[in-house]
Amino acid sequence: MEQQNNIPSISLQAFKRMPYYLQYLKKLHKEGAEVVSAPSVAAYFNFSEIQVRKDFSAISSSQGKPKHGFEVDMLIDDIENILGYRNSNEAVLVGAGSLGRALLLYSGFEAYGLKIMTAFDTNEEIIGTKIKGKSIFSAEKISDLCRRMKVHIGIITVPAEQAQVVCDQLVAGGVMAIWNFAQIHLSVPQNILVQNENMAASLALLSKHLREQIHSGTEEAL
Amino acid sequence: MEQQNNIPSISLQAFKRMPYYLQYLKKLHKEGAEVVSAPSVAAYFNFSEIQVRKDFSAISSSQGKPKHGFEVDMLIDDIENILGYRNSNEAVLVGAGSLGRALLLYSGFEAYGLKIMTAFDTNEEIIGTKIKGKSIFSAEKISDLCRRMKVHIGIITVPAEQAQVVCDQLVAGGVMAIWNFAQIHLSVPQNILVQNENMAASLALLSKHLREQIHSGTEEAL
DNA sequence: TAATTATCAGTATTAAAATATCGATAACAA
DNA sequence: TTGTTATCGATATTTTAATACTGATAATTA
Repeated sequence: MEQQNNIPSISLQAFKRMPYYLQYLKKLHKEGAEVVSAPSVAAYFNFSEIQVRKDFSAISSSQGKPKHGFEVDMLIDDIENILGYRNSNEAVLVGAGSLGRALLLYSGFEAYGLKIMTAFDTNEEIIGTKIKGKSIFSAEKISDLCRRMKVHIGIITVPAEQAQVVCDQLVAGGVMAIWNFAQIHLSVPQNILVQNENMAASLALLSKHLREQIHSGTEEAL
Repeated sequence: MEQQNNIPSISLQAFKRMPYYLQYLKKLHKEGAEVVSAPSVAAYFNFSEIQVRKDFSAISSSQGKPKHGFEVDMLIDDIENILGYRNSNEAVLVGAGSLGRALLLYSGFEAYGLKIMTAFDTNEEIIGTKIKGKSIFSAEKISDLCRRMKVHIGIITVPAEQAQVVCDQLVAGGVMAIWNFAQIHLSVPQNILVQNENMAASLALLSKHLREQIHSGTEEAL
């Protein structure tokens, strides 16, 4: 797969760090800072200075200046570009249960360019109702409505057992990228992206840390 | 840092794959399967056969058998052990806004050993009310209550500007692991773990994929 | 019982990411 | 004006994760 002309080559890991840089750079910008150096950013995030410089040079259209650093507003511009916060993406959500409901109510996504248009569910009781102004339709209509609305992002918040069926319907409806909150692997055609929000892994990491802390506190060796 | 005796050495990436394996293995178990081979698991997940075998051998107490594979129930056991689903972890949540509310309502975490005990907020209107049986206290009481309840996990779902303050209060209350949904870097003492739920990065990856799809469709080269 | 085969385990290689090294340069101070 | 310094960019090294290779082994078949 070739390099897209407007999307510079950048490692996946670096890409994931970008939202954090952006948040900090915006804060600096608000405080009136015009330039920022890699070492100072690194200190803030507990990253290595080299990593930050590499990350910046990977996305920056301009160069940094010795002894000064990088221009804050240029960086903000470049990162927003990379992250695609400029172009708003429309999405549908399937599964208006507790988690889905939560995401519908959450207003934070629009800042990142995501607009949830409508939701789907199988529960007769909530079909036809609205959450935050978004209508809830019967899950049967997924493919049809996605196609008509030309929506290309689907958010899956149904229980694991139903996730694959829902996924297939979304794909049939022309969805090209899926944000999957269900704890199950989804099979999709080649060119469809499944982005798994692996909350179980996060929880397990928290739990692992606690165990390690407790063990290192009580027992000493062995 | 030395190796904990009860936690085998395993790469971070492999650890994160474990919840997915677990879900699939449980499904197989329910269907009556007693053994499973690395190649078949790999086919299901579109992973490489070697990766799966490596992952299994990293966590498995028993060995696989040539021509047969691994024992399903042994694997389930080992993975649940690794992930810490056995020992239930108690947590508090700070920020009962839209996202926090959602997480409080979401019942899925208990399956992973996480039990949200109470929540905190600064909004006078909701302090004293309950969500899903969980009382909402004033944020002023975070440190005090965490200490008294001996809770070691804190979930942060407040706006970015307030996250660091909340984090400090949690740490002061004896919290040792933080699940951070705010889009901001948190500074903590050395032995405290911050697990960032980086939803902005997920969204950005979806958006990037869409752009690439669209570009590869319309333009051809350059 | 011997040959075949699917799978395993262990070691080696490759790829990706993070980190280190080093010379260059713009700003600042003497 | 000249030296010092903080930072930069480019290249090299190390570390970590993923993949490939090879010989061994338990089950199956001839």
